[in-house]
Amino acid sequence: MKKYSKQREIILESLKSRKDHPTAEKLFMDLKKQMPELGIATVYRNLTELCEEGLIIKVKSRTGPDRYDGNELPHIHFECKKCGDFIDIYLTETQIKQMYSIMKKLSGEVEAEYENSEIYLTGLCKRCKNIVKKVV
Amino acid sequence: MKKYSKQREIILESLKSRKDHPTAEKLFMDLKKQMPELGIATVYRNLTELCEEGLIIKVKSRTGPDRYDGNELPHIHFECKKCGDFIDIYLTETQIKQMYSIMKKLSGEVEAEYENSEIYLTGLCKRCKNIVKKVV
DNA sequence: GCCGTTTTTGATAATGATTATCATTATAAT
DNA sequence: ATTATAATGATAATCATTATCAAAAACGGC
Repeated sequence: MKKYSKQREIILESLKSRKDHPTAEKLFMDLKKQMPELGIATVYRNLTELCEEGLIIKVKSRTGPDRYDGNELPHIHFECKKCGDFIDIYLTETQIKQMYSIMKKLSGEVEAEYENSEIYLTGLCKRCKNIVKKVV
Repeated sequence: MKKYSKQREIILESLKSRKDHPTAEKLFMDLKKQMPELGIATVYRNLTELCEEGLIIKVKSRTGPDRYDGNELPHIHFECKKCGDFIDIYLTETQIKQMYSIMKKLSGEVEAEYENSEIYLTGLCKRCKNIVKKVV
């Protein structure tokens, strides 16, 4: 039977309250301040479990280690090719409907059971775009 | 100055001709048959370069090492949660237009310079779905 | 509260994928 | 052919993540 642990609670709470997309390492460093005895293995272990339970999602990065996201609102991710930052982009109702209908149709065609979709955008974020301008 | 190499040519050709999404390791194993002196570092090195040049794309997997794709037609990827297989899904003209317009709009809102989008679907592929049925 | 059972933890070893190093080989320009 | 530069392949190094396992924490019954 599943048992309570303070560590799991803190990990989930922290992830749900922050608006960035930390790596396991970053989350570990931050949480260690309020719980010095915390171990990195515990962080990885719980993040994996929380993903399996669908309470958080893992976001694969193109430029570094995996990131984790506790934001339950429907959104897609923009990853900056330069600084590696992730930005949440929220969809309107219309956009969600359009996407959903396309996905649904596609999954039917492929004869597979579609469960989840993730959309990634890549490019340069506002900050990095401006830096490029200055340098050039 | 960039110099020709037989290795790079073979890697690119091979990737363009096959319809799967091999890992660097798989590609290396296969190519070693026709070029026994090939080294794994050369494969990784060239795959990275070819990605930077935009001739192939890297596909991040949820269940294993990165995969590479030389298919230049616009398509999205379906990853099976069970067997880890990737399936290409082709979009119709209408679907591409819809997607593109949404992406464009979103990138404007986020004040970032949108360059690329990738859409991942996850779920169970036909084969794995049937296995589940049999077992249950 | 205490006891026995099961789960979780944290330290650390092990693994797996990818990247860095560097002497050797291949390519291209003169 | 000579020389300069880039690419290769073997392997060491790195980095993220997972596995191992003894100790600690949580639960259930008494």
